[in-house]
Amino acid sequence: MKPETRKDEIINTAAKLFKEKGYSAVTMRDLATAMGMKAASLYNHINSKQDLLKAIIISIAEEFTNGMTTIINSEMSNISKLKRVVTLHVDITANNTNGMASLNNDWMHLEDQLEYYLQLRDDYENNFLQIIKEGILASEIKQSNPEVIMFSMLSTLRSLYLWIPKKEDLNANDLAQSLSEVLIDGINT
Amino acid sequence: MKPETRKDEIINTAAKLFKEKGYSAVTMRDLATAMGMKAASLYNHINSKQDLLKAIIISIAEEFTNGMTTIINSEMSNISKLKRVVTLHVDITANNTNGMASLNNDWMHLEDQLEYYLQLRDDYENNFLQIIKEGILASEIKQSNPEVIMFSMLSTLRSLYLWIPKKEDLNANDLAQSLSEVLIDGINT
DNA sequence: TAATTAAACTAACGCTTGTTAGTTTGGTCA
DNA sequence: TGACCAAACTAACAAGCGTTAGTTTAATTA
Repeated sequence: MKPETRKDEIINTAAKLFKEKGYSAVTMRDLATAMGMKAASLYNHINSKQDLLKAIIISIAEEFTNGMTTIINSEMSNISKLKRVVTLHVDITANNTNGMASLNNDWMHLEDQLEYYLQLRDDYENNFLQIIKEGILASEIKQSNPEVIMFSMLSTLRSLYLWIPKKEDLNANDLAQSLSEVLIDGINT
Repeated sequence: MKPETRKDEIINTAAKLFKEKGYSAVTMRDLATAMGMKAASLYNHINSKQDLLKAIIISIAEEFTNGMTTIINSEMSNISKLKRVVTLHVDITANNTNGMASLNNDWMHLEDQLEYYLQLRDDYENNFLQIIKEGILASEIKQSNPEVIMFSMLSTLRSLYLWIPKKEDLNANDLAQSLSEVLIDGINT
């Protein structure tokens, strides 16, 4: 654990405020107040408001991409891969709930990085769908509309950021386990 | 079908813009441009930007409340009630996807009506949870964490506004049917 | 002690925001 | 024709926005 720099503190505080009110509704003066300083002082550490959003969203998006790549390239059943996807979401979300809120709700306010973000998201969803389709072909998964299955799973996983902070008693492993039961074993053959 | 008033047109256009960029990022000048007029002219028809948000969100929230009340008071199995809840979401969302986006993402920008909205949402979730708990007691539903089940279902249903516009080929009945299979029959005994 | 540096500050900028006031336009009806 | 009215307009406002420039403070290092 390397110590948190002042810049990191600002990014994390920004993520918390973005979660509460959304990127556009948070002003640099709001952020400064939350940090106990004046707005102008923020610029000793950061370049712009837009850079904060980029720092929050892109790093998480790349975590998902890397995790998915590992899963896709692994040798296991498609059901096991889906369980790994559930764990991936639970783990990333549990350790950055505020950032996940920005990723879900404020990605459209990315400017320079918008195209890159959309590319990552698109690839991710295609990989996800591929696992489901192969699972159906291999008779591991019920013969049902693959896009409906992905939509349902992904909706739930993307909403985790809202739920995990309210249920601190559940640890990440237990939660991933419960979710897998509801989401995956439910669609199992 | 009563004819759409100019005010209704403005509200619907606002909902569309709010869906794309969020309430805070949409300016009255954006809205005016989309309507083909000047910002000041909007105020011949509406009172304030805030009133637009209220008009969009509260009416939908009350639709959900009314629908849930009917379901709760009906005489049917708990599984059937859950299927009715799925249909309720599909129907309301299918016929106002833009408004659903605001309800999901911009409710926190309600001012005077925030408390009322939160009350409706809280009651709705309590009723939802109650159906699941009674379904478990009656052995209609797997013995699993009721809150995880609700969270999973509700996450999916709340994300419908994103998905329905992309799948116009599916009609509401087919979609509700597919979703019920994935969401409910999956957790059936 | 003197020099350096990270991190705060004050003051201000040009621009955008939601909104108000008063005016003009063009169609409807007595 | 003349009165009326819905619905647009122009012009402007005070407040708030992100950001820059230059300065002060207090602790660390040479």
